[in-house]
Amino acid sequence: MTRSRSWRSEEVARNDRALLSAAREVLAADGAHASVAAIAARAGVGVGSLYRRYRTKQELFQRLCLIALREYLDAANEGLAMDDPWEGLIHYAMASIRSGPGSLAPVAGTFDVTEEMTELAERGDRAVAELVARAHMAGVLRAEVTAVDLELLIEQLSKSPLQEQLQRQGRTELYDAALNARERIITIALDGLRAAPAGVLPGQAPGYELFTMRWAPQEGGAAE
Amino acid sequence: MTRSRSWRSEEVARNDRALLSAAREVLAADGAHASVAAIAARAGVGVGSLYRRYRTKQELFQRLCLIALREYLDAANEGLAMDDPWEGLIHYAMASIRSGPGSLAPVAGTFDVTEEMTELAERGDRAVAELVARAHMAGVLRAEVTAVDLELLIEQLSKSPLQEQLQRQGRTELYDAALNARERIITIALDGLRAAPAGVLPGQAPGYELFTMRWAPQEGGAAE
DNA sequence: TCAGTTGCGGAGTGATTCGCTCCGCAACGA
DNA sequence: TCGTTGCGGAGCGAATCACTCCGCAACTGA
Repeated sequence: MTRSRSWRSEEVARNDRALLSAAREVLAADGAHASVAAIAARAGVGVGSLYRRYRTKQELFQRLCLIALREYLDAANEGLAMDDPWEGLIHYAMASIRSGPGSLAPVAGTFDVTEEMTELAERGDRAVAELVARAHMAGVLRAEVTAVDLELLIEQLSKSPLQEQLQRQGRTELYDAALNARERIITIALDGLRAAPAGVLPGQAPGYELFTMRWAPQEGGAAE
Repeated sequence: MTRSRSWRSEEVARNDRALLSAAREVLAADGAHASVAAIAARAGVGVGSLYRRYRTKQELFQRLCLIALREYLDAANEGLAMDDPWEGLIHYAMASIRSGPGSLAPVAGTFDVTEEMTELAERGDRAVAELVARAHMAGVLRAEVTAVDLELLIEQLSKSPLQEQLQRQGRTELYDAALNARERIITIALDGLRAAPAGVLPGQAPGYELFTMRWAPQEGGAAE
């Protein structure tokens, strides 16, 4: 394909970046059934190049997960660094929705979780808990909302069914409109977190196991 | 399997209902890659029984889509029948999230759309537009929110990534907790629709083509 | 009691798609 | 010009797909 200019390490690094971002896109679009061929094609490289850098599909996903966890932690810390509790919370939520582990959910349980990953996740969870506590203290966050509510809401907003389908059908001309529409929806949904005279939330606060459960290695097999 | 009691038409009808609800569940869980074997297994019948009732996989999905569209229209009309504009809107949204065409999005474009389906969709869209207009008139709905915003938000909330994964991993013991957590998230997100002193929505209102686009038959094939 | 009928479950089938390997080749340095 | 390096993608065995077909159980009429 594009073979020109200088070479060696430069193109290697570029291919690696292209592979990672392509993997994230394809994973978001095709879910658990994302194929290595699709990832390589979207990155504009051959499958051979993919397998030279990652020995297996799982290894690529593992690396992807690590990166997402780092971004997740960074987003939370950036939010904590902001003065306004509400702005900080929303900053974290927005960043997490865009790059978060939400799109990785389909492959959760298909590879081993390294110690580094669990540690990053725990540090992130602590930061988010602090973010939530601070917002509660300031009275800007709806009183009943817990950190798990927030995380699950973020996960719910992470996927973009509209954009996925647009991409699958190749309707690139509507992509900008879809992006805009998504921003609006996210804004609406996150505004529901504000402290307001609205009604109460149904049921009781969910436990953390709903969030940690999925990363346990899967042995049982099919459902039913 | 369960073969007892009286018989004939009774069991036939029961199997049909089981098939339809199983198809919806599997479609929601596995997306576009839902297999007939999985649907039949979840319904507790053999694949033979499935193919005796529906000549092809597409025919089953078509029927499923028709039913969802009917429920969609019914939900909108029920909402219009309620006196309180806000209550009516939320009633529609809740019902549509639960049974709506959102979970059918993955298979959109894979089968022909009958006239009956387009007519039902149009009548539903008109009813929703009226629902939105009424809520705006009463001043209970955030001013900038359009019918498309509402529909897209509903679609976003239709999927339940958490429950999907729970089901895939066979963790039935957490199912109730996940259901409860989902109710909370939906309540939060829908509360963002309320007229409130919150900020403005980003960008401009999305056009209807974002919603109708997907049902066009797909000829191009893969993306990129 | 016993053919005849009906709808059932699921093994079997060819086609397709998967993750992954391997090889010929193009772009460099010397 | 030759050796080296990393590339793209054809090809492979395994797995999975939508769909067919058949032996059998549950029921009916005589």
